[in-house]
Amino acid sequence: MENYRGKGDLNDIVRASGGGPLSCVISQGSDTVPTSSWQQFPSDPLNFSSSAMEGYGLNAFGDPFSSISDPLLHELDVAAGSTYFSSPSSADHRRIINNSSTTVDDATNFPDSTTTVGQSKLFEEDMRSPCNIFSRIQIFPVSSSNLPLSPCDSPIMTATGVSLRGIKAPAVLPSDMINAKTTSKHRLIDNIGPVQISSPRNLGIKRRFGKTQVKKVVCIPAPAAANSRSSGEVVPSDLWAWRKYGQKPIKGSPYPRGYYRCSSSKGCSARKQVERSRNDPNMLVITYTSEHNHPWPTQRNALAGSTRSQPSKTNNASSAPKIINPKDEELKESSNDSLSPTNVAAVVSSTASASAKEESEDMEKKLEMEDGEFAQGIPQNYTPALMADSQQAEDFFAELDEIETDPLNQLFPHGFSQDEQKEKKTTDPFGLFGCPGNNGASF
DNA sequence: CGGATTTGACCAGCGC
DNA sequence: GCGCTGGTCAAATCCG
Repeated sequence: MENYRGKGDLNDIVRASGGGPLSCVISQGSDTVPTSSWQQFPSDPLNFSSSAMEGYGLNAFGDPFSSISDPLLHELDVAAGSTYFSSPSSADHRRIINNSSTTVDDATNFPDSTTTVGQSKLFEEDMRSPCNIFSRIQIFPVSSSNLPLSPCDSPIMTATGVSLRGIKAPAVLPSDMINAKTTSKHRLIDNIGPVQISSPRNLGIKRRFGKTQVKKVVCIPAPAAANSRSSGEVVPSDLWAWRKYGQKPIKGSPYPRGYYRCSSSKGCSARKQVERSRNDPNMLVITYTSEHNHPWPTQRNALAGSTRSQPSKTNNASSAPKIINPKDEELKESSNDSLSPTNVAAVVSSTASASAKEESEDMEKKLEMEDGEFAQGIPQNYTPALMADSQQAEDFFAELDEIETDPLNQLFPHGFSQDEQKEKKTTDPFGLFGCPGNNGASF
């Protein structure tokens, strides 16, 4: 128990406050899903607030932000200004990306001393796509064999990622960097810094479930201990109610792994594992397996089994959307157990289904499309879930009806009613999630 | 009192 | 076959 410091809570959602950096890696995939993309983004590890998780959509894994525009881009654009996102030349950015994607043997691509520069450039490139929340996330296939190597342990994260306390520009790396099959990925990792080689033992999940599991790994900064029951462990919260059903010490890691099961609905097979990154104890690695078989709860308080780790104080200061100034981060540490809307670091959408090989293929196609779109700086199929314009929202959901497999269908299985839309608006008083110009399809 | 957490035991897959 | 390890179960305990 004493070394159990890896309790956390967060679906595929990874958010960062507008004021701070947050390293986030979201992995998705299976042994049969070699394609995906990953990105990184800044966030505020100190301002994770559960309240922020409320009222937003979820993807198949429970990601309420999977299709929501990134408030941070907007927010950071204003708050951070040129401090972190200025500078770069697109050429440099592309060079970095290209180098990274084509060959990562050259560790100099991500030398620690130049990492920040690269990040800034990368992020700046990413900023061209307004409200591109996905610009801050990393998505890559996670096979049973590589899962153990938590994204947080990855030097990529460390090198291009974000420091926990300081703001670093996020890095946006091309999908093929990850797509480059495991070999490429590992090469990348191997050449960037100390790497923990995953143990073959970690095929556990695969064997446990009898077949390839589509999993998603989310790496988030561990909020300061504030809302755990007795250990003072951090439990980032999200829309779903999770019930801890086990904890195991993990070999090779000083931190135990917590096992959580969705308690939002009986029979829901959604599970997640939460553990601390071995390399960076400040980071939580959350692995999601299986998916929710029920609509995401619109009101966490309505959940029958909200985790105890969700203090009611969530609705206090953190519930009110508020732009967090990076300088205020430290002051927020005492209440970082909840996620305020503006603290959202990133959103990751992914249709993960344990039985969906077809989905995997479909997703692969999507990702390929997105790669191209991101390359243009404008994700055409990226659609903010929360639209300021109701008409846009209607159109948007009209489209959703046509996309059965779209994660958003699970995010908003009932669509947005007027009230719901209204509610969304109220949760986004600053219009951070409104994304004019981005009316494309969902992610 | 209901629900969540803790924690030791049990089970199953994999490597040797 | 055995041991190791990860994942899950379930009783005890805690908390609001």
